[in-house]
Amino acid sequence: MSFPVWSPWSSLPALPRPRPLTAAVLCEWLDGGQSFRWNRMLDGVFEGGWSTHQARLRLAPDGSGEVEFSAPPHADPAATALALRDYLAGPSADEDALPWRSDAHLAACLDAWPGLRILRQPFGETLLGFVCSATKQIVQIKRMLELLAARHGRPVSPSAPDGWHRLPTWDELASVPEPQLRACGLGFRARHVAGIARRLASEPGWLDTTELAPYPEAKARLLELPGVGEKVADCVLLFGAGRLEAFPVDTWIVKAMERRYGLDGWKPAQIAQFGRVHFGPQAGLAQQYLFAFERAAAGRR
DNA sequence: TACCAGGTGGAGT
DNA sequence: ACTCCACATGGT
Repeated sequence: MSFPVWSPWSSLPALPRPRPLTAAVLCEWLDGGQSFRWNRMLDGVFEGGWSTHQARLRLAPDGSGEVEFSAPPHADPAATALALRDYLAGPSADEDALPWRSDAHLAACLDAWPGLRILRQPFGETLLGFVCSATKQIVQIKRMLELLAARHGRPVSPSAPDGWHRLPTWDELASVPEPQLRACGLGFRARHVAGIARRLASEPGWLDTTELAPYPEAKARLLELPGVGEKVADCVLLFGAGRLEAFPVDTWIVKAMERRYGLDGWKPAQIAQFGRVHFGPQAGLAQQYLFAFERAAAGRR
């Protein structure tokens, strides 16, 4: 079954979220630094994808706060809807269990971004994205991944080679010479990507085993990879494996801890320890609220 | 021009 | 264990 054009807009059923969802929170879901493959089109429509999936998303124009999707040509809308539900629903989380009652700033973050959530992205793609993320602005990370997909990733629809390309798999990356990675704007990250690709090619199953391992073991394994430190490992486990206990500490979180919690001069490792203790088993969810709040306060890059 | 960007790894104290 | 700083690239 195939369709010549994008499918009609249709509501996404059974998606946990607040009512009504706001455009700002939808934007933060898709383009808030978790995934780097969604772009805002005209009229508040987001277009993007993950793995072999591509979709458009928007807020229902009737103001109901529903999320609507459209599937691309040659895709089955029902299958797209099912995949979108898992992707957007993410790991099961409970905002009310965060310590907002005793943390006024966290309460303000929850109020400012009602319904913010952690996506459930493919593990390997998340690893690629965050290895590329080191000392880059989000818009630049998106451009690197766009080039990698266009040049080295397979088109989702073989009959439309100029259409959407998925990101290259790690197996595919293993056969891309490092200079070609640099040509996608990766800079010094090209060496890391090439090194990881070699490692994964030499150990089939290593990535799947890592994804399924308990958090401490999974993190220790990721830290073996070149270009993967504490922050990237936690991003991969939070956004690519649903591990809500992961608490990535980037420059924004350092700023948030200085400005909102008085932790001036604290180093990332200390902040990570504080975060795990203070925010508890869903520290990663709290982290995403702090991240969104701080970036918005700085005036949206 | 200098500084910063969802950092990491290696060298030198 | 902690502190510096090179690492590529592009934007402000």
